[in-house]
Amino acid sequence: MTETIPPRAPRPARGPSMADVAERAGVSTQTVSRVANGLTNVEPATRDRVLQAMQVLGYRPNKAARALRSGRFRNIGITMFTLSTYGNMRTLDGITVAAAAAGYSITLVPVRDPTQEAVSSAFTNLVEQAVDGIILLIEAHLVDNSEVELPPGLPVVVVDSGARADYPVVDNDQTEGARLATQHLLDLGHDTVWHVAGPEGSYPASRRHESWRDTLQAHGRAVPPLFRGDWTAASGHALGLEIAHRPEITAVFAANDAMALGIMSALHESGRRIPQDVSIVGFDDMAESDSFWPPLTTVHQDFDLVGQRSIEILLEEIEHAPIVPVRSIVPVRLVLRASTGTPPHAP
Amino acid sequence: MTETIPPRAPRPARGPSMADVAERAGVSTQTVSRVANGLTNVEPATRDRVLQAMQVLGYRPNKAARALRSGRFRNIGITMFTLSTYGNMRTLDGITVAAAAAGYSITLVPVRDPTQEAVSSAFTNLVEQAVDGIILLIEAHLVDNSEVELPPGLPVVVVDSGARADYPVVDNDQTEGARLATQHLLDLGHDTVWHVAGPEGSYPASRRHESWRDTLQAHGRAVPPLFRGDWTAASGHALGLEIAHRPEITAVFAANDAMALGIMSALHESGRRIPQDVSIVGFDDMAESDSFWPPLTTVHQDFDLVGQRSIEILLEEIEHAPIVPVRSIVPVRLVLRASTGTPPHAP
DNA sequence: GGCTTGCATGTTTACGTCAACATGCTAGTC
DNA sequence: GACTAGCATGTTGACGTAAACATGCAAGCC
Repeated sequence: MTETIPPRAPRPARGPSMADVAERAGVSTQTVSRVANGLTNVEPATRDRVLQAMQVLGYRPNKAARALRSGRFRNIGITMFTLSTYGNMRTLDGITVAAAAAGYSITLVPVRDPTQEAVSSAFTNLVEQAVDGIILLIEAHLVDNSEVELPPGLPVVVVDSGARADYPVVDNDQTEGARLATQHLLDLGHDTVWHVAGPEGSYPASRRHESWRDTLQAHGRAVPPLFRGDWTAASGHALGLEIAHRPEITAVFAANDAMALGIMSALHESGRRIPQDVSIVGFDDMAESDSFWPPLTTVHQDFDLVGQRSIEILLEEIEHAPIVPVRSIVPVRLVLRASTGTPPHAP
Repeated sequence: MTETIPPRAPRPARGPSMADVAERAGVSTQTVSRVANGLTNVEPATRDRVLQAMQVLGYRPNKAARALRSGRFRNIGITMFTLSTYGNMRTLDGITVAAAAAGYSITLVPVRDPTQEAVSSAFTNLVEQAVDGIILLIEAHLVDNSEVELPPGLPVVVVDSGARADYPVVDNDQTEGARLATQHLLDLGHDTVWHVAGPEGSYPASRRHESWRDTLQAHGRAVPPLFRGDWTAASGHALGLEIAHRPEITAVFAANDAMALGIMSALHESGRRIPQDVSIVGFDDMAESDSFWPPLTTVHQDFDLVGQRSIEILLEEIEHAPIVPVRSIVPVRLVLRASTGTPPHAP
């Protein structure tokens, strides 16, 4: 007697198809299709029969078949490094909401780390995804240098104004934000402003850095050496300890709120008062910045609008195809709170 | 003479298909398929010709056709309210990374707001997505009460231990976390511990609340009235102002770090010292908590592990089909920092 | 009554891929 | 030399849907 080992469940049955619904309702698949798509030229009685059959069988349309037929997926790919920075997270949130409102879904394609290799591998991955378009939330220069080319016909929007001119771009006004921050500190009477920048390869980091430098130069002020962080509060803290030891530093512009938080923490630890001894400005306006101690003066970015614009432009490209490399810069504004004040020896 | 208005580009040509590649390489589509799938039984010379043709034409496999053929999408749907809470964001991050490692992509299905109606509408949406399984990052009770049923055959994992027993569950150990926090404050010598809870409908919020209460009762301590926040730092700040006016409050357990931050900010404002006058414990261990002022004692959650476990269990269900409602509780640990200390009048 | 018109419904076909089966060539065996 | 085994490659068909085209019936018109 032979023991028959049951074959490892060869994949549970597929769901019911239009054919099943059609059979049960006694109509053709085409009529089912018409009901499923809400076309009007169906007898109410027939429609009801079909709807009931769908209900009973638990029919749900097969998206793959639909996509195959129509050539459209109604799905957008998003490539990004990490959700762990506030800006990325909030931008993704904005994009997701805007996409959902337009009836598109979102496929996340994570990039392990900000290296050329990881980006190329993500692109390879992306190319095989069922997407109608792509939003790149990664450092543009890595896009430009990637060996893997994005498929030519595929609509792309880049959220980083450092991108090659041939893609449409959406970004916050980094330059204006850094200018506002630096100017604000100068206006308070500080001789100059020190800067804690983001990591080297980052485009927003360099934009903020350049704009800070330009603003100082425009006012004929000394441009102090740069502090280089990596966006994290921990890096801000490490640099903050150094800042605390240098009494000549009275004004610091941090390239994001998390680093500003770390700096403030180091200053507290070292017994330096904010803003009496040192003034701090951040960048992002995180939901928590208002509850930092002291509440942080910072540059507010409208991430929801960035997400919304990105989707708008991408859908325009997808649905009407004229690939015009638009450049959409979203305005920022300075939010004044308690972390900034006049310098220690001001009149 | 008739002006012919060109019809609004009826959708640019589709990308090249296997047939195009086959034609160019002078082989059959099946051979192209074999090359595309890395099968070995192809003459090296033929393979090269096919690969070159793919290269030239910029061929990328059509996922919809593949999915249609195989009945699998290699895609997982994630339903969640908002990315704006630290826990959600980090869990999503963990899930995304784990899914990518397993060769699956992620489709986000946002839920506008935590109402029954929005959840039902998201489910309707979800049902039409091309997904092989679903991870629910929403309050379980809204799932249970939804009028829209999830399709019966579809594998589901819930990240919320309040879920119905018929779905597998992954969650942080909320109960143990709240116990650790409360116990720590009692051990320091505080008579009792006050609690700032999360919003009413939230399951993690009630778990933490109940465990705090149980721990106090187990030690025969008074259970003070509850403060009710909404997870945001702003709500913490508002409640913190009240706490600051009540000198009998010496120890506070906040249900998350953001609210703890808000509370501390209000205490600073009111001139109350932390931890000399009031001790605070949070929950989450945000990346920034170490840089709060003072650095926050809090309960660390391993969100990456939650994401990883969720994917593991879901893939097991998808690929091997035995739907066993597992319950996977991820351990937490207390991180001691500077926001807690002995009570004001301790010996 | 013979005709068109309009509308509900049915039939056919193609979308791109890949499993299953078919073919045909080469090399090895007696 | 006849036969077989093994392997590269080709052909067919099905997955579920929807556009395009076809059918067939009833109402309206002269």
